[in-house]
Amino acid sequence: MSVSGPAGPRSAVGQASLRRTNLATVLQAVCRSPEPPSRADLAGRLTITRATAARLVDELVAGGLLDEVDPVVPRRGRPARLLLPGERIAGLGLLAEADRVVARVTSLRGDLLAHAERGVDLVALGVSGGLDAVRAVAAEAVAAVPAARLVGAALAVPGVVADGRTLVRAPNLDWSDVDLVAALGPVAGTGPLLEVGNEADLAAAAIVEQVPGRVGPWPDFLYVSGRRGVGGAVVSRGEVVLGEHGGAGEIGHVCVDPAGPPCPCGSQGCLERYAALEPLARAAGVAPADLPDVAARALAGEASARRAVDELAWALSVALGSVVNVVGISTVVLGGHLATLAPLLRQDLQDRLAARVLGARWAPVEVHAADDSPASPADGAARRVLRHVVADPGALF
Amino acid sequence: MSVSGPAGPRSAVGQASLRRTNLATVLQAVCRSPEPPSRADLAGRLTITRATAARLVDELVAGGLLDEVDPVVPRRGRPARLLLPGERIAGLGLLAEADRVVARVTSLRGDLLAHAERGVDLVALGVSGGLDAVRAVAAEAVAAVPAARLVGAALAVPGVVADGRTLVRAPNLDWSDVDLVAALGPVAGTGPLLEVGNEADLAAAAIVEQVPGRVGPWPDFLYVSGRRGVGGAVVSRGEVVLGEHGGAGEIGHVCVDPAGPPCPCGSQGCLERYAALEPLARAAGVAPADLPDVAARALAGEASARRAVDELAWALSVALGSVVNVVGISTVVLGGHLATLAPLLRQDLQDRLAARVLGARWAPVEVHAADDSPASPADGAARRVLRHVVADPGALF
DNA sequence: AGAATATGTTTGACGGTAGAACTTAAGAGC
DNA sequence: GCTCTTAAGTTCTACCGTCAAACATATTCT
Repeated sequence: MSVSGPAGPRSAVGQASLRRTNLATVLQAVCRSPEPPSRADLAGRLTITRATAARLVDELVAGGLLDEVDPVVPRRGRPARLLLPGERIAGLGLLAEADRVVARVTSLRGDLLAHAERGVDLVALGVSGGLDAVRAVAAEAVAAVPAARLVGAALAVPGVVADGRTLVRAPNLDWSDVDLVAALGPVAGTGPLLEVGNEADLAAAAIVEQVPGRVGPWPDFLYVSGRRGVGGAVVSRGEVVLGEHGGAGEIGHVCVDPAGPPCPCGSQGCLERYAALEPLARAAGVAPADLPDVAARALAGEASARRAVDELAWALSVALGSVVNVVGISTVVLGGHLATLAPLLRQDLQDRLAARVLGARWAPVEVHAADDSPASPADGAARRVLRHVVADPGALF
Repeated sequence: MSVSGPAGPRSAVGQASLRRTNLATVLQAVCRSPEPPSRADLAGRLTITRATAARLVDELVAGGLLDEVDPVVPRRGRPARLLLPGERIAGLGLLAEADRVVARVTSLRGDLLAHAERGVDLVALGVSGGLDAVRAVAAEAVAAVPAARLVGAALAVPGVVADGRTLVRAPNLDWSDVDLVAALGPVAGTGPLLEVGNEADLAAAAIVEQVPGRVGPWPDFLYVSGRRGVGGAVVSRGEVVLGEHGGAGEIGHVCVDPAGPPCPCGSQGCLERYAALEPLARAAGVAPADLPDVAARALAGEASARRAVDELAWALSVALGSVVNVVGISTVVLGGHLATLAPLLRQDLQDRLAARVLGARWAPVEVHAADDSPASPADGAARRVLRHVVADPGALF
């Protein structure tokens, strides 16, 4: 048995809780499985009897959390009834950014069921009007999938979120100290928000689990995403690290040079001053919108572009080297415009990190590019909703 | 129910596991309780029936994991039989440093039962001779408490430990790539080591739980300990963060200034180059052994001492500011010689961090001094052993 | 001494999983 | 086309742990 920490359960468990736990275990096993398993498969993997596996599966099927399908490839013996995560169970993920609102409905099976998007100026609209826009886009997405059973909604915002509900400060939105769960209220028939999260944290959550309940190739990584600013997240053991109050992951404000350029955050020489879109484009001598050009120009050998990429790699290596030394995670995933530049950066950054990271000799730092999209935070938010289902399907009965 | 992550149990649980879980829950509740609880107290707190609580308690008492004591203050009603963690259940904590070996036996109740120490030159002795010394000191401590039931041993070393057993590199010991669990073998009748850990990580573990199973005032903190080098640990939700391979917590090698003095680690401007004993003493113009003088001199207004403390506060603020922004933990605990200087540093460091930390406005960073001793890592190692007991007491039956 | 009060114990009921025998539905071989 | 083999799923009983409620016990308060 693994040693779990001192944060043990505050209350003991009876048989009811045992069944609930096992329902979750079975659902998780189905979600995790790359191929749809049968009841007998589950019994074998979870070391329970076929009788018990069948009992639990039947209950999940009755609740719509699992779907039964017939096998396609014939085999000897009685054919199995294969199990898939319920395709009608779905979560609503919302994203509010400065210039647009996105709503996405994702099924427990990992399929995108609906997408709605609207360009709006949330700065001009303010909190009240902005949340009206969020409600409207959410309703649009939900209306597109009347058959889905929505189990909840979560919202991604570009700012620091405390305790999973209060937006403390979103510089680009110019919103501050809003309890978004209370302010938004029930959303499109899914009840109040289950969670409010930072944009980058939720984008990272979408990378962790491409499919609900199935952790992808990187259970531990540092996510660094560049856009207007530089956001990030620390993912450890398949979990986004939120910190004491939810303010973790601000990799953009790791100090690269204490004598560096001043940052609006009040500090000096933050990574964001080197890696955000605007300083980067300026260093390369292009307009921010033309950033993809930098890659081409650098490859073509243009000096200013090459210098800009070099300095970016340097700044990233100083900041990430420090972070890797502290959190002991040796996979870095670049997102946003940093993903665009990743082909140019990767090798250089890895080499620099090898020199800066204490444990690089036996655990070399690997740099990867995320295939994230502008809608990733919304997907991550939807994934967060479905996480509740996978963690405790019994709550839906 | 709280949402646990996707790292769910690989196998479902039956009633046997249910009982085992509940045994752990009861023992944890007793350990956590500041006052010894009765069976009825436990039933109330854990929301189980008195019948079940009694059943579980009886089993733990029979196994020696709980002791019964009579209440001292009389109360109305039938007097309760109060429960304490078993005083004869004990863990052996070992510490191997460059110039000495320490062994400490700690009871489940948190009492120090035995201490043995020997000054030896582990660099000169090498791995084989050094481990002989460790075995000898361990035997000495164990012999002092014949009544104790030792449930295992753990070892703290001043270096990077991978996967809880292999010492990858200990600069001050000049040991490398040793599987210490295999190399040390069974220790003083307690069987092979349950765990090998980094010195600073284990010192932090001792701070987390002053008493086994009871998390102290800081469930989340950054530990920074200065001595020959600068070690550290990240503690999150009562757990020391080990990282992917066990190499986390190297706060000493966070970059303070990319143009700073070169560090033996191969990087430049690491925190260790500012905050370790030797550079600090040199900056203050004293011999390393006279460091406590620096505090007195700085208080007396001596310029070089004041400058040294100022620069230390600056370097710590740059490094810790970055770390706090990433891990979202707003308590810093200083150990080693940094604890000695804490009275001078505290306010200045807090003020500087307030300016550097993004979330400082709603979650101010607090700096504290640890009351750690040179033997703390050994205590932490012993605590680690007892953790296994608290996590799964059923394993001892 | 008796009432009040709270702890701890006993008893039977309930619920969930384990184990083993049984049923079902296919392919394989003749 | 029949039987044999294989494997999935189902049924039934046994076992075990917790729950609920009544009971016994040991003290203080009146």
